[in-house]
Amino acid sequence: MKETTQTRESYHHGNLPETLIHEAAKLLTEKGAEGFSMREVARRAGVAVAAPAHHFGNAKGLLTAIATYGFQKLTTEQQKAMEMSRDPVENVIGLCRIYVDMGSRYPGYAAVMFRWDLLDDGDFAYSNAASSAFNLLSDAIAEAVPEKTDAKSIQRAAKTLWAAMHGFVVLSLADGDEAVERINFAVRTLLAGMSK
Amino acid sequence: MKETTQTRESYHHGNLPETLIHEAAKLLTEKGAEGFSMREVARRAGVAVAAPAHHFGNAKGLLTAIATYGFQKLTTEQQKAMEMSRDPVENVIGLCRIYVDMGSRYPGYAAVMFRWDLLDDGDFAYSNAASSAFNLLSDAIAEAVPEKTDAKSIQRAAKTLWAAMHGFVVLSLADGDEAVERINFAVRTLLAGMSK
DNA sequence: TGTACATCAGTGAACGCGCGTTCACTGATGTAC
DNA sequence: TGTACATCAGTGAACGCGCGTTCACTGATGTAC
Repeated sequence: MKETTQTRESYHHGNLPETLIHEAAKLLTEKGAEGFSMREVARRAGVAVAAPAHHFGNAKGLLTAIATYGFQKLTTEQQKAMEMSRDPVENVIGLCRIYVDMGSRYPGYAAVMFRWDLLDDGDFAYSNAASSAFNLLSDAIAEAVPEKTDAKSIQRAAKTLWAAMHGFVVLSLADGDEAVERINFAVRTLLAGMSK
Repeated sequence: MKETTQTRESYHHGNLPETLIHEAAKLLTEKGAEGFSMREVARRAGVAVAAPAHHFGNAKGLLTAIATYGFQKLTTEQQKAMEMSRDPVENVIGLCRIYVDMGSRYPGYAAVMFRWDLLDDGDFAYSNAASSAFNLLSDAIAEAVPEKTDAKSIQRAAKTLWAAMHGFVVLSLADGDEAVERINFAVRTLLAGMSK
């Protein structure tokens, strides 16, 4: 992403939408979703207060774009990790760790990715991006479990892990040395219970 | 809780703090944490705008009181359920279900119980109430697992379930017919994995 | 190569709003004597 | 039984603030001819 804090020399910005998303994510990182405002984003981007609305319609539109961007980032990283396929159980652990790491590495995106109250949750790009990430997880679980396992159990396992990882992030159990052990424990124990 | 919407006939309210908590919870139920405001709470309680601050200091104080109240409610219900002790695994499931049900039955309280950004998280009563509920869960897990199981695994299991239940609530996986199955699956599979 | 014009990005002033908190106050209560 | 007084609950007007959105606008770009 290009440098955006320098004073602009031309009237047109060049890449304002991307800059706005970037600055908004930084703002969300610093102040959380409650500290977010269109005006502050405009201020940080060095642009008139009305400029963000020009591109994103309103606050909801900008936040939805940010959340979508976050999910795309997540999916991309997860796919990259899956490519160098190892042990199927390790793959599930890997996906979960990437998910949890998002909360630490991109707290700005993570702060809104699931805040349906602040988003336009009917947005096509958004819901697409979100379900891609989830499907990646349930596919990986299917690979790590006895062949006879029924589809319903796989879905339930995926939802359990998805919820647990989300809980780790929200409940601040996602950082520190313990975090990795916690994730390993959750995944391994759950998969073991399914293979019993 | 007593009727509060009637017009007061005396200058003194009688039980304003409790009424404020009650009305605030209703407001949170309707509008969520973002829709909360001290002024609206005062309005609903039929009281001057400054009255809430008189009792709770500021918005953070009121929200913290609400969250504390919610945790006490949770702990009370959980203890009641534990008294008629049955199968240890069923006990763990029971605790989890009560936890998840809080989100449906008292969404107002649930909306702030973990919102540390909005609370005075150093508050003694609050952190006490919160850890009581958690300890209930880890104790129940210890009963449902082979005796040789080490304390660290029990803590990890408790945190995994705690996080998963929280995730169910936040990700709207807590309602509907499927909800009970999901909880049962999560608890049973995890405990099975630990007994392997 | 030059010019008219449509298009779009970004401006900046203004709107009306609801908010949290403060402050000097008044009404009611209950206790000491 | 009666009265003075301290205490506390709740008032209501006022403060200053930051917000989202609107709107007529101007600056820049690029394309058609």
